[in-house]
Amino acid sequence: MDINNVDTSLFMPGLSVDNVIFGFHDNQLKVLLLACKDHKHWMLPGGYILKEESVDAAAERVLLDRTSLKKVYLQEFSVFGDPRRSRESLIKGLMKSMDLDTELHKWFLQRFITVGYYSLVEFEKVTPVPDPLSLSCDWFDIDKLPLLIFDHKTIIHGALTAMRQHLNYQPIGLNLLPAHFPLKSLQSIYETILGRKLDRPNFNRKMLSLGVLTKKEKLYTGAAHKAPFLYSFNKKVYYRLLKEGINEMF
Amino acid sequence: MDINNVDTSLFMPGLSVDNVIFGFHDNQLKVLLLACKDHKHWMLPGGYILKEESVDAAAERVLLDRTSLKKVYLQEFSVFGDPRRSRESLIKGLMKSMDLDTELHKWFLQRFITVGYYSLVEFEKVTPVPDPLSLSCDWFDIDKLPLLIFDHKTIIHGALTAMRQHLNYQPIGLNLLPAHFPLKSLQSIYETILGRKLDRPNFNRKMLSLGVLTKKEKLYTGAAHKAPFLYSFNKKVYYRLLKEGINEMF
DNA sequence: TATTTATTGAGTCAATATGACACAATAATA
DNA sequence: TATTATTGTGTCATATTGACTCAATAAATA
Repeated sequence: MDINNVDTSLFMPGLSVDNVIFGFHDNQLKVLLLACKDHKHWMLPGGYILKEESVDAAAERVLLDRTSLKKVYLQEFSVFGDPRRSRESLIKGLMKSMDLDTELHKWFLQRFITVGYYSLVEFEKVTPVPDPLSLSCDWFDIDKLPLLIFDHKTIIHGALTAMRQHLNYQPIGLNLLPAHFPLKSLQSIYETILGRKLDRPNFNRKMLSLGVLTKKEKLYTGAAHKAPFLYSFNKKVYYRLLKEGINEMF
Repeated sequence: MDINNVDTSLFMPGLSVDNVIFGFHDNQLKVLLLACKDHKHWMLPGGYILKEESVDAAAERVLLDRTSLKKVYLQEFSVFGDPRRSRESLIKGLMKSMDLDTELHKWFLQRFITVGYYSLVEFEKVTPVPDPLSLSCDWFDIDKLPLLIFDHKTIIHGALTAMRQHLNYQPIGLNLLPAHFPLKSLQSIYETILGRKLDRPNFNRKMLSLGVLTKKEKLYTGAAHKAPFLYSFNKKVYYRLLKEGINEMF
């Protein structure tokens, strides 16, 4: 699909959504990024808001277009509204590489205020799809990010900070992990988001005490050590905890 | 100031900020609202974003204009992006009462996506100032809200929910309480936000254990019972807790 | 002036949770 | 068969929580 066929008059001007899509693979938290056509920068999957579309729906559409996934955890976390955020000098080379007609050129030179979302998806279920603005779509380790356009590094950092806070009163892992998983995988997710190591026995005790995990008969196999039990989330309890919160101060 | 003198071309189209300004008085959490010119509805203090102004700065400006206060706690908490949120039927009577010229009429008929902020201010320090769209500006008890326009009731509810979550990892009370206050006032704030009663001795123990309160020599006086000690916040500790979080899960 | 009332400051105590460990069990590999 | 890495389970001292008690006291009232 050619960018120049996009009719920008369908969108709300000056507004966009950007989606920090997290996946988990090889015991690592990963982010889905798009390669810009200048072969230098990467960017977050994002898009514009149709004139009769809700902002949340636009974010869902972006997620669907890049991952073909629906009904995963999608959470708005912050607005990025600095007037200079999308008008850094680097945009010039970028714009040249996109080969835009006059109208689209003007569209991209606007000031954009963007609404940041993060979503948690099951890595294995995703076949990344690039958008018309990009060359490719790939996963990156959260601590090995490439060069990013605009304030997209800040947005990713903001998503992590938001998750770190949400961890204190919400369960995490559903949608990010496969249906059955060893507890160590869940611990790795917590450790990545919190940015520090946790004590395994204490982590397990705490998680199991929430009553959100169901122990499975099957055993994971393949490595040179004792095989761990697999667990799955009890969705009913999971959604109750999401709604009611855990670890309340009072 | 006449509304019709406002030059709407100075603003980002389709975007606004709304600010849920909380105050605390008579042991009650209160919200600052503006009376619409139709003499029927009330609304949140809000405004538009200047073309070269950050969204945060617009929210600060709204707060400054209505309360003459700067540097208080101001937190973005959610975006309200439903395409029909500002175009309910009730707007017609409202628009008539505003006596707008053609250009402004069009401006108000736009779809608006609004960024919700909440702020915590010291009730006694505020002299509410109405804006050009409103007749007056007044405080309302959080549980005795008047009829509100659009989705403003949802926005207030969202601010409360956000605060309820923030309570679990952030201190609260600075900017909302006077410099010296009895512990019971702080407890009332927590109880209002959480929507339930707390045990006094346990609340005091928990609060004092955070090390954020300094006991003062002075005693509060006036009521027919033992006089309580007054406390003040240790700002250094307060800001550290705001940044680092309290009550972490791990 | 003595008594009553409301509310505070301080504390108890059992139950529960947390942080920091120890150690045997076991799946593949050497 | 021994080695290695990692798991399941458990211990234990300490800290925190929830549900209480009760004497102290400022003003109102009798």
